[in-house]
Amino acid sequence: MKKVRILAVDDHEMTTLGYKFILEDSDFEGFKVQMDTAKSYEEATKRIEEAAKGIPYDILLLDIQLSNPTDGPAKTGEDLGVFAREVSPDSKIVFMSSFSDNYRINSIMQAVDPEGYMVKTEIDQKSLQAMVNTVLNSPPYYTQKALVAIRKKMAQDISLDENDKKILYHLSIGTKTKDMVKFISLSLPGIENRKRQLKSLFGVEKQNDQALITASRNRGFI
Amino acid sequence: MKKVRILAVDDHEMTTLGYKFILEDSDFEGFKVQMDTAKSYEEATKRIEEAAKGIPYDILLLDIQLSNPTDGPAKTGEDLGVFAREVSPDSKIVFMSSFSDNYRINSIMQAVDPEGYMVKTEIDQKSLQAMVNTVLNSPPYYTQKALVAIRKKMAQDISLDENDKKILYHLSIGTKTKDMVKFISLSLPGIENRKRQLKSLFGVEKQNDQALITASRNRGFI
DNA sequence: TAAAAACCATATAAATTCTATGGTTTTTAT
DNA sequence: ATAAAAACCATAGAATTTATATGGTTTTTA
Repeated sequence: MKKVRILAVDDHEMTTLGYKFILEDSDFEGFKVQMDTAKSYEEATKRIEEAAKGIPYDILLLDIQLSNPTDGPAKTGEDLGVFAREVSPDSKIVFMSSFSDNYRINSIMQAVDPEGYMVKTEIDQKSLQAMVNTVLNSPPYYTQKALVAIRKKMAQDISLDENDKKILYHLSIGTKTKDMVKFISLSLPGIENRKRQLKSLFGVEKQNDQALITASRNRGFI
Repeated sequence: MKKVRILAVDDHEMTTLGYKFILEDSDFEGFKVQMDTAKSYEEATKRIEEAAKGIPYDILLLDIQLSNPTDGPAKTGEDLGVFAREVSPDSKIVFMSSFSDNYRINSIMQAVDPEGYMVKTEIDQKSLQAMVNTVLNSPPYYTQKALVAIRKKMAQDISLDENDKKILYHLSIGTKTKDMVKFISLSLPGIENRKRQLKSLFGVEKQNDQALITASRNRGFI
């Protein structure tokens, strides 16, 4: 019988083992699943590269949060996804994430455009099996919470440029406005002015930054 | 038993009758479906308005193509959706469309933000029932072909302004460049210049309009 | 093979957005 | 409570972008 090879990457071994037991024991039409696992960015890149030289993985299941043994720049599952698209373009990529926030999903949809996105609280035996079938036959597969974020994004036409997005992001992580000049190539009044414009755009004129953050979150930007 | 009231709008009576027979005969958990039908924009608005005065419809199933008996400006299902959001904000709206093209789906997602979108070739008994349950309990519900268009849109960051979109739209329906000045508030060289920019943006420099149309379609703009 | 449309280039005008600067108000920490 | 920090606001001028007007060349179409 045909074999579908899957690599599951998660720094919690229990999680990948769960996927492995469920999917290797499942009855699919016309194939069996054989699953490898990896616990770190480094291990995962190695396996993906190795496989790509011969028969690439059919599916990659990637967690977003990954522990980083080396002390270089922290690598996330998103980076792993970008890497995998490069070296193993025929593999389907599915994110298995604890995050259902808009910022994360938007970012991953743009950087990786995965064949699937599952929010972990929504994963069970049935949805895992459905995901494998859908991803192989007619992607994409998104769980309900991912769809909600995606819908929010689609419903709204406002397009922000890179600087706007950076400002909102830094606001959301608590960066002080006067410190943003270090990260954004604009003058301080330039940043202030854009914040004013954003507030006006979101209908929270004359309010403080918290109102802007809330509005941005509601609209799916952060 | 609780009743879920649905209005199905389609100018082909057979279609709405199909929905009616399937859903009124289905066993749902905790409710029964009762379906009304309408064949035109006018009939639909009347029914929606009427119902909204008392108990609004729980779900509206809207076709996009509607025949127009009166000879005023042609009204589409999209217009009907916008109208329904206005007068019956608690009703869930689901589009049942023959169109799976990106332009249509994008446009409807922005103008109406429906709780569901089904491409007609993908509708069957099972998906109809799933749609009703999902839309009532945890929207949204999109069929696979709709998801493909949505994914395409999400994956790409290029943001075009209104004029760009109008130019692409008019190109796609065959409007001559020199005639576009009638529809777009730009000078002819302005339009030409934007077309050049779009071609460059999509990587089809020095090619003709057909290449630009193809590229736009691939990227989900038209 | 004319005529029409598309395409291109450039000078100038208009609009937008930035910076620099200096001030006022609000928030924060002691 | 109050001093310091940060946020907020306004304006003049510089820089950038994008539009128009105009006139020409190439390609498409009837």
